[in-house]
Amino acid sequence: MVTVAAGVDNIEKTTAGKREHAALLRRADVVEGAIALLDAEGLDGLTTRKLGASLDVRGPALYRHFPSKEALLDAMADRLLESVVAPVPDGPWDEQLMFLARRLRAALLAHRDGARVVAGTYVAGPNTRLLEDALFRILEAAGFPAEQAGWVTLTCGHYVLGHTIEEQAQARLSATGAWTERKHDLVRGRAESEYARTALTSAFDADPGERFEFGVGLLLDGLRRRLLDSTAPPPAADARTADAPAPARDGAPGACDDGGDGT
Amino acid sequence: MVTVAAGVDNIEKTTAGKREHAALLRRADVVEGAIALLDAEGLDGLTTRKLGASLDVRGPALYRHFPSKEALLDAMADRLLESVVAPVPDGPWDEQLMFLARRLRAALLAHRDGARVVAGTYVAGPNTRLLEDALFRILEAAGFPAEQAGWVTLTCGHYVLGHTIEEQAQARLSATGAWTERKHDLVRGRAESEYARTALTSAFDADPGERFEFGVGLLLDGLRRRLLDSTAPPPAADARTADAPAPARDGAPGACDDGGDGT
DNA sequence: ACCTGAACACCGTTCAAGT
DNA sequence: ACCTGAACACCGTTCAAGT
Repeated sequence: MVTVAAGVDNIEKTTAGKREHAALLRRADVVEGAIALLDAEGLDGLTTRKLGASLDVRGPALYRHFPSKEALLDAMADRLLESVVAPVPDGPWDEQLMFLARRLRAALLAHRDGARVVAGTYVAGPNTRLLEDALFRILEAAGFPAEQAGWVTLTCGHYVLGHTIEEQAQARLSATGAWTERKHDLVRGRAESEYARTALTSAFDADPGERFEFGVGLLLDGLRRRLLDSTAPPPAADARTADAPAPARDGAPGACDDGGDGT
Repeated sequence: MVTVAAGVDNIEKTTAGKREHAALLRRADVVEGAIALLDAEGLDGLTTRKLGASLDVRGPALYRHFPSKEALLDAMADRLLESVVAPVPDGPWDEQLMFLARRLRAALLAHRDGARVVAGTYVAGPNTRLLEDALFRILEAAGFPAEQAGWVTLTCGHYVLGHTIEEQAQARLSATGAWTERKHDLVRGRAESEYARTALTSAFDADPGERFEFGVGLLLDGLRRRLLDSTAPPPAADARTADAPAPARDGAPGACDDGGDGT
């Protein structure tokens, strides 16, 4: 048999659901393929060998575009935020913040394990930057001092991330069928407290989206209060009640002289 | 200062990091050794082979006590919460919540990658349960309806988790020396906006502990408002202003009939 | 009853060699 | 210039066999 004929045969047979062979693999294709593989296999199933195969290439070829798998994950993280940076409709600042929070959650939920992919990486990609810019514009227009804006965006971002990580963890357990059992474990043996049982079932049976609205709503309440306090006329004498346990140092937070770097 | 529940340290062992050979490896020893190895190597360096070696045993021996590495990680997650369940001092409910939030953060930060270990697992261990009980007691005494208590604890928990995950991610980058470079990337090219530059540097140079207080403070503001609204006398006629974009359905959240699942 | 040795089916990454 | 083949140093997990 002739070797040329055999080679052609092999190429034709192996192109089922894969890329047209050898179109000079580009960086963006790798990221796109990685996200597709993420949806198919999950973060734990995302390997360089499988990703290579899905792009009709061998694993080591990926190292032409990324120095390590971690660098690829960073690029994926920024790519996942792409849909968040579309223009935000006009409106009150708190509605705009809620709007962006919803969009961020939706973007993280749009792909399997999306929250975990974004979580570790201190992303510095273009979409991350655009999202920050949008948030800062909203906060500046609202009247927040610049010294507080970064604190606000980090707080909101951390909440959204924590919520979606747990939401997708529950989704992962549900897919395995282990969720109903785990939920049963969490509520079992709570006979001593009607309050605890009601609290747990009410939380676990609720729509995650509604719980998310509740959580962001709490943060927005706090932000509205901060804004009112700072724009209010100077309080007369002793208006400073000992009502709150001093969550922050009264005014806008400033840079501290020491970068604490605990173990 | 946080009263750390010490005294759980094994008295007999702790030679040069390894156990005295062959003392019939117990389940608790495995968890303890795993956490020690976590501190030494990080979550990615925590392997069954290394853990076995640190316990003077071969890797497969661990499967006598845990059906999988994931089950071991679940046990570790609950173990990490051990120091959180000590009694909470008397005081106003919001100070007690802040106290528990601080203790949870401290517990997660106490071991390398602690937040990531706890994040994925929907823990159902004894310490998790005790922590929930403590939170429910505080919320019940404060006057929160049982239907809302689970929502509140989840919201606070998600924020603490998101914050500490990012805090430890930054610590990981700092250890590699990549943090200063990454921080530079994040602030670079922001010449067009003084506001953005101030916001970013003010956030990244700040003490993470102070940013944490700020974030929990926002949540507590929202909770105080919810509590005042629900215990206030019925509003006269049209007191319901269109001030907020309806973050939650007015009263206590209940199970909803539809699970919205936008793309 | 408790643990080991050896094996299975994988990983991320490197690098000389091919085309 | 771009990719492969083969290899290195690992993984989690299984299971017959040892003691």
